[in-house]
Formats: sequence, structure tokens, C-alpha cells
Amino acid sequence: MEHRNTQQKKVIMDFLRQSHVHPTAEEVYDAVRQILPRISLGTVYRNLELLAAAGAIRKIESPGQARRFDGDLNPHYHARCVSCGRIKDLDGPPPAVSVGNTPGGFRVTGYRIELLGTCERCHPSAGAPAGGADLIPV
Amino acid sequence: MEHRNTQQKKVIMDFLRQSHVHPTAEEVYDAVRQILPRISLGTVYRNLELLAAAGAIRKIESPGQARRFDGDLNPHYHARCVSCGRIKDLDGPPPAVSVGNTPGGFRVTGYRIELLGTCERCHPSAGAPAGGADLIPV
DNA sequence: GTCTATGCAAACCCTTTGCAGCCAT
DNA sequence: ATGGCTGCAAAGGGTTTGCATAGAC
Repeated sequence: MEHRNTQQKKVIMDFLRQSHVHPTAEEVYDAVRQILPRISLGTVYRNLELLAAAGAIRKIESPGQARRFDGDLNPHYHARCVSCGRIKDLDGPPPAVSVGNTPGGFRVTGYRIELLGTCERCHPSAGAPAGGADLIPV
Repeated sequence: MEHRNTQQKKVIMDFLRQSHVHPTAEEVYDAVRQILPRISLGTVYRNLELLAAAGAIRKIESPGQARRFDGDLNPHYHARCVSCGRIKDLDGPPPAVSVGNTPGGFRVTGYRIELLGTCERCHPSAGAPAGGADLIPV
């Protein structure tokens, strides 16, 4: 039940802390392999899950997209570029939702808000958006 | 570029319209096979995507979960049971989010809200919830 | 010495796709 | 007759897992 401080875990953690690109497991694997060439992708996955479960890193998930990871624990939230999948950090308080009354029999205990859009490198013009964001039914 | 009204598409559509269980592709496949025993799972997937693209059905997606489909186009939204994955229909206006100012370079064009909780069959006691829902960071 | 973590590789789940023939138009 | 749709089966991506061994405690 104890956790061991292996080389692999430390190198993964260090990489995530200094990285700001919200890498996928594969990208972590590629980066960490420069330091530990014999590390396996399975070990990367296992450690990423362990670190996320321990609250040391954050998981960023989106349907149909590869999971991404974030070593920055400062309060912030994310927006995902629908074109390239990259994650943009947003500061300030995350948008809140007031969930209405719990409907018959179902107990709502949490919610996830996912912001979507286009990042700098992916939208053609530089003009400001102005328009509001649309709710995507889920 | 034209769309053809095949037997397969019609049977899938009919099943989704009369079903209230928000089936996965596999569940649609199993149901439709009772009527068209030679239909293939690939055809089910292709038609579900075509129907969703045409706006005839709705897709319900959640990270790490099998996609579900909904033939009910009346305005409503969904909550997902974190225990069994089943979808509960919620009436009334979906919770809205006021997305703040677009941050540097990123153009927010949409957002997805996913409500999570426990359904009738999955929570032990029958006591009412009372507490508010927690934001799950994404 | 114990027992978790590792590397390797195979398996997993869900979904998509290439192909040759079929059938709705 | 045309070409979108089908069944089949194989491949795909992302992730998990079984196993024997290595290594942290």
C-alpha cells in the first residue's frame, strides 16, 4: 500500500512540472525517454495514473481525444482547441454552473465544464471574436 | 452526396425513436439484429454517425465511456451515472455558463457541460441529496 | 527480505476503414 | 446505370494488464 519513489516517477513528475504543453502520455514517454531510455510506455501510464490519484498532477480528458496531463496545480482551468487538440490555460475563476434541483431519483454530485475553441495557431485571422460561446448538448 | 433510405438506416432510426435507454452502438446493434440479422456492427456505426450528422439523433459522449445515442430531439439534457454509465434525461432549461472574456489568442466558441451523479439503481439509500454539485476540473 | 514498480508484450475496448458486391435512386 | 451503402474482417488509437524480474524500503 506504500508508494515508492522510483527514478521513473521522479523524472515523469519533474518533466510535467516544468512543461507547459499539457502533454499526452505518449509525449511524456518521448520526453522522459531522453533521460531514462529503457522506460516503458506502460510505466508512464501507470505513474501518470498514480500521480493523478495522489493529486500531484491533473488529468485533462475529452471524449475521443487522447488524455492530457498537467503538472501545474495552481488554480486555473483549460480550453481545448478543436482543431489541434492543444490545451490553453485560462486564469481566473472557472465558470460556475448552478445545477438545478435534483430530478426524480438521480443524485447529481458533480459536473464538468469543457471549453472549446480555436487557438492562436489554428484560427486564420487575428480579429477578436466578440460573439458568445454556444452550449454543445451532451 | 445524396442520402439513401436503406432498410438498415430505417430500422436503426425506428429503434432509437422508441427507445429511452440511450443505447451504445453495441446495444443498437443487438436490438437491430433481431429485425435484420445480417446487419453488421460497422453499418450500425456508420448510420449512427450519418443520423447524428443529419441532426436526426443526438450523440452523448463522455471521456473513457462508450458513446451513447438518443433518438429524442425534444429539448432536454442529460446526467450520467458515474457508477453504471446510464443516462438520465433532465427536463427544463440546461444549466448555462457565462464564458468570460476570451483570453489572449484563444477564441472560445463553445462549451460542454456534463452532469454526473448516481442513478436510482446505483445509490444505496433513498435519502434526498440536498448538497450542491462540485465542479470537476477539466 | 519484502513487496511495489518495472519492462516487455500481448490484450483490451471502442471505433474506423478497405474492399468487392449490392441495391436504392 | 450509377454510386452510396452494405457485410465482412482487418486495422486503428489509446490504454490496460499478466508476467517474471529488478529495485526501493
